[in-house]
Amino acid sequence: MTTPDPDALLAEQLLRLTRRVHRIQKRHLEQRGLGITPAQSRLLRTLGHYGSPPRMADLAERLEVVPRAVTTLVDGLEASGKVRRVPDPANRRVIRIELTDHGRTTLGKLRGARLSAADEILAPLSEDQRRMLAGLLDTLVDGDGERAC
Amino acid sequence: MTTPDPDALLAEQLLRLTRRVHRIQKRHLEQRGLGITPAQSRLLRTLGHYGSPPRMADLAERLEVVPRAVTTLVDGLEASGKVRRVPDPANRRVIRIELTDHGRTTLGKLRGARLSAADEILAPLSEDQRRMLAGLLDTLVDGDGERAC
DNA sequence: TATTGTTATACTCTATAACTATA
DNA sequence: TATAGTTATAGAGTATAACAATA
Repeated sequence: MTTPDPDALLAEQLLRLTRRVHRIQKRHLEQRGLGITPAQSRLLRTLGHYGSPPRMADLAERLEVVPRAVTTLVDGLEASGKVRRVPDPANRRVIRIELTDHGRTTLGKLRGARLSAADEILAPLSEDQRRMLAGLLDTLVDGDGERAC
Repeated sequence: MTTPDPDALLAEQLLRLTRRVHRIQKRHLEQRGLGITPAQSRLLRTLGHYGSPPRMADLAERLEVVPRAVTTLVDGLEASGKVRRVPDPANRRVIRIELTDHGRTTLGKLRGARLSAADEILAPLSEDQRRMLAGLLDTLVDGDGERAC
């Protein structure tokens, strides 16, 4: 009666891990006092991967959320001066999102938070195990719709 | 500049996978039309693990949420007749949560949703890889505060 | 007519704080 | 005074739908 199926159990563990990752990430972000939420942090990181400022629609697709969700995130990041909305001269419907200097600085500090969070999450695993896990996650995540950066 | 650190990258992939798991789980629950949210589903499953009806406080601890969060979940499940609040005769402050017959039936159907969701998530992995992943997740999840059922 | 982003709205999940009723 | 659960409230995250401006 208690999840005898290995795959269901595996999914169960994945969900438990999921909650743990969220909790730890949130705590580490709060501890750094960067004034940034996990979703905003994700958008900022995504922004760092682009060579030139992406459109709202690009971000929505990359983040796998509806465009409306990006609006809220960019609102928050713009209010705290970490990104800038820039109109696209070539197409006046389009808005491009740029990292500000402050945003770039924050991104750097974020990296520290991310590393310490990763460290806490992965603490029980050896180097070899981490490598193995990375390989499996690669297969899992890239097997679906998301593209690499 | 693009997450050169393997651990940070690993945590990143974990987060991406996390969102995917959530999305897939939500979709499968909706497709089954069980009228149940992911968090309610989790509470129901947790309930299935107990030999005798737990208190609200027990559930809160097991689910790693504050007691207030359990109230809302039980409200929803009770409104749709899947669980029952039963006063504890030994301590009138305590409320024990029981699965109803309908709740038990739902739990059974939930299993199907969980299996198909697990299948979709794990599709890119071979049997061996799934076993390996299960072992790594075991280490990760049990390495922390959460107890096994 | 299709695309881009927005305003308006709503729902899930979870948290803190203050309260009630026990013990 | 401490415990168990609740009401009240808030905020993060994300969704759908209707709309404005532009193409």
